Amino acid sequence: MEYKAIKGTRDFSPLQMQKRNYIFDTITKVYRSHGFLQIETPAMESLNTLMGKYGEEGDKLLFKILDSGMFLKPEEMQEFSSLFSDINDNNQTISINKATKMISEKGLRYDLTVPFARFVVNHRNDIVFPFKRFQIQPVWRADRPQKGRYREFYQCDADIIGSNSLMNEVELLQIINEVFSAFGLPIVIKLNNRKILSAFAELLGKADKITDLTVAIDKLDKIGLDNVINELQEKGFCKEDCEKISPLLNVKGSNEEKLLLLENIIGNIEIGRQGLEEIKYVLTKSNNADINNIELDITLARGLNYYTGAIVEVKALDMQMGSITGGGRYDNLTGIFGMPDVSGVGISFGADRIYDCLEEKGLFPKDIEVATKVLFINFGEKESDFCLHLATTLRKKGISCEIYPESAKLKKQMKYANDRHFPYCILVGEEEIKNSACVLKNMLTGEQETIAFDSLSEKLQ
RNA sequence: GUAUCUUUAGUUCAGUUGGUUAGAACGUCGGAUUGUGGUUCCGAAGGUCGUGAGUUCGAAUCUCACAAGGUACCCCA
Repeated sequence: MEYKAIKGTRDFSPLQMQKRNYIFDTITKVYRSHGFLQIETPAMESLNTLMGKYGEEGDKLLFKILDSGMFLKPEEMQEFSSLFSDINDNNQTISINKATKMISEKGLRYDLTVPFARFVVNHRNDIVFPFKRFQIQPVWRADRPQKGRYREFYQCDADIIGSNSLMNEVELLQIINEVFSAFGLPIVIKLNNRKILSAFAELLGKADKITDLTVAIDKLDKIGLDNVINELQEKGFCKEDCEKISPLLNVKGSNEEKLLLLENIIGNIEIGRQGLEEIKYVLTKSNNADINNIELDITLARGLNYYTGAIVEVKALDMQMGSITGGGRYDNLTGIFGMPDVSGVGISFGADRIYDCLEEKGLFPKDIEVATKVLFINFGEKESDFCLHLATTLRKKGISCEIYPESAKLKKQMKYANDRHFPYCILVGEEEIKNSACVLKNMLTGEQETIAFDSLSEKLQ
């Protein structure tokens, strides 16, 4: 095959689309029921908007778009090529960045949150705050694909911006549970707070190294405590530091027990105290709202460094799958676009990973492959003309139907009905027209009965 | 950027120390059955063995290079 979808991207068949739409529709329905309003933003954004928001690694993973219809002037051309000769020297990254800037000013969006922040800043005068928006669109990352990881995938975001209230966190947790219970997928919600992680850094007197600290801690369940400590030491944390925090990382038990321990260690650091209060509030309110699958996980860090408060991740139980939903609070994301002091909190469902989970567990609804309810068998011109009217009547009643376009052999038409998973076939031949009736065949049971035209739509409701 | 595996029919795969005409299952198409599909039976079509070079009398099989795809790191959600 010479022509195929490029690495990390996929075509979606009709059946796959029905399954995907089931996911999107379920999430959309829950979002709407909580008063979120839908927006969309363009697939591409200015590199100014995208660069520097996701850390150094994120910049590398941005898909950049080559400028079209633009030509470099001769002197620029010279500079451009000289940048490539520099690439062999030490300042590689700088040269590549410069060269990129000369020929590319746009990129594909990397997530939905940063474009949303730009959206909020651009439309601040038209937006009613607190603004609850949802957005379901693809994002692109130039990552090496592997299991549960694609170069083009959909995120389903919901954010509340312009409100500091922790009620928003609770609402998002509710949404998570509503969505996954609709899917029938058992999950655990992992909750943490960036302020607690900041307190760790402060406890060690190394507030500036918070990123190194969180990146290392995040790996705990993957590489184990010893390796985390090794990594920390490589990043410049000393042995005493590690000894101070290792009991924190090792903590097991109920949320209450963890909180108690945290209280003792970081309770007298201002930012730690704040973090603990926030977590307690969210846990208590969630409990009142019958959310009881939250696990306080102080090793949860999350890579994106714009988070400042609550951070949350969802894992499917008993599955080898990365997190299927993530989110958190960011106090100043719009600040980078010139609109400071607006706090937001949001979550994002990873539709493609959820798809993989539902597929693996066989949780898609049984009738998902039913696209159209009725097929009219075509017996010839006179008969199909007649079916045209019947079909219009059924569609007006909200019953989807189609007429087989040719008067092919019955076997062929029935096979089509079967392959396309029509639940019903209607046969209208000469005899039936004469009697103002038709044969309705149930394709699941194989049973068929003769029904008057008048009572057809009622029967199919 | 690092490591590792894979590539044979539309799909999933088999293919012996290198030996004649490269096989199976499923799918597709036709027939058994011209007003009845999903079961069954019969038949057919479908392959530059990823690409290129090398070794050999002879390569799907051995060697090398390249390409594409997967998986695990790094990283990320």
